[in-house]
Amino acid sequence: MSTLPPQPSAPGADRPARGPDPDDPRIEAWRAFLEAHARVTRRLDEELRAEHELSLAEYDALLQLARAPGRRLRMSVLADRVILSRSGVTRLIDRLAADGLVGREPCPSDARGAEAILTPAGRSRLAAASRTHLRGIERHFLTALSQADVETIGRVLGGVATQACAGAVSGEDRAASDCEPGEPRRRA
Amino acid sequence: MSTLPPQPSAPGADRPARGPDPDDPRIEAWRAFLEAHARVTRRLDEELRAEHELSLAEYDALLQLARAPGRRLRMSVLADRVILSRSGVTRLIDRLAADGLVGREPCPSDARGAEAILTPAGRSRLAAASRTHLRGIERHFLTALSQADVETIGRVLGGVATQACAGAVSGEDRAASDCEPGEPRRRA
DNA sequence: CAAGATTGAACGGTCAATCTTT
DNA sequence: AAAGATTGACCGTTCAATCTTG
Repeated sequence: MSTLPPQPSAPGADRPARGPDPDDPRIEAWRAFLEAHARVTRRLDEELRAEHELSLAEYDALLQLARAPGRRLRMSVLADRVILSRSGVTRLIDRLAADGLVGREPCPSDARGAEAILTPAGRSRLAAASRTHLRGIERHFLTALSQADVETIGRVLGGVATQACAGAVSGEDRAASDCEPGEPRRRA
Repeated sequence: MSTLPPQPSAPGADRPARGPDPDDPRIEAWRAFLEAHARVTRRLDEELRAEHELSLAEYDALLQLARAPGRRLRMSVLADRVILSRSGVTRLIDRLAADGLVGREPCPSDARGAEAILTPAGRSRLAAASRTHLRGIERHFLTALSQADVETIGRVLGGVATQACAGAVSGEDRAASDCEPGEPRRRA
């Protein structure tokens, strides 16, 4: 393959610019968001693995279980909360169960279903890991933000999540409150 | 025993970083950030794949190449920009090259290095995909945000990214400017 | 048949080892 | 020896197919 015709490289000079402009500051906000996420989660994941042999996803699953009434959750509900596919969550629970951090039980009210239950070992592992994790969020995410910034982000990105959720290909999550009366969902 | 260690989580907690409370609104901001990212990127990736057979990472790589002077970039520089490991980028470029969207050339000034070069086919694929992508960012991310929110996010998350970068385990990456005098990095 | 969960295959990424060039 | 890129082995996730139960 030969290279392109010379096409002098004045940056930004030959942009097609149909539709939204790629250099729009609004788009840059999106890119800043993306990059911040990539860098911060990478750090948090590293720290969790190094200090507690837990991935961020595993930590998150333990946390969701800890918060659920009875410390148990149906697989599909858990999948929705940690934002993973069903099979993803099956395998995640496989790993955690192999470490004794969760147990599996058939759902009493619907024999098709299964529940994941946090074990005492899981609780204490979570408690230990949460110190690392919260410290990491503080250090890598929150310190760069003023109180007002944090407030804005919390308020505004909650809306973004639901916005992106509505109209998604895979339908609504009308799960929950089948096995458990359960807490209302956080945001969605 | 309802939740983890019983914390008297008094609302209106604006106390500075200390023993972090899991129910702290500051932590909730982090969780909103995480969830928004997961949902939005999933949508964008789906749309790009469905309409242009391109993953988000592939799109990003094409975009970085298109913006670079000469539409070419050293592998390691590209890895830094798309936030992937070196081997990750090698494989990404393998895929794009198999589709004829990029080419590979040895770096003229340093025979150890390789450069990825955007082909004409890559350019037009990118141009087509960018319509989908920018539309998606608009729909799934920006619409939920006021102009002021967008500004806040852009300003503030740029800081977060560099914050998380500084002090990372793997040292500084001041690569670049060996083969190409190059454009200044966007967004440190 | 529809829905919940699991399994097998494949994908996309990382880490550690390797090869080449400086 | 150090640095850039690639390769091999492996890991975590998704998709499609399957099994089971409502």
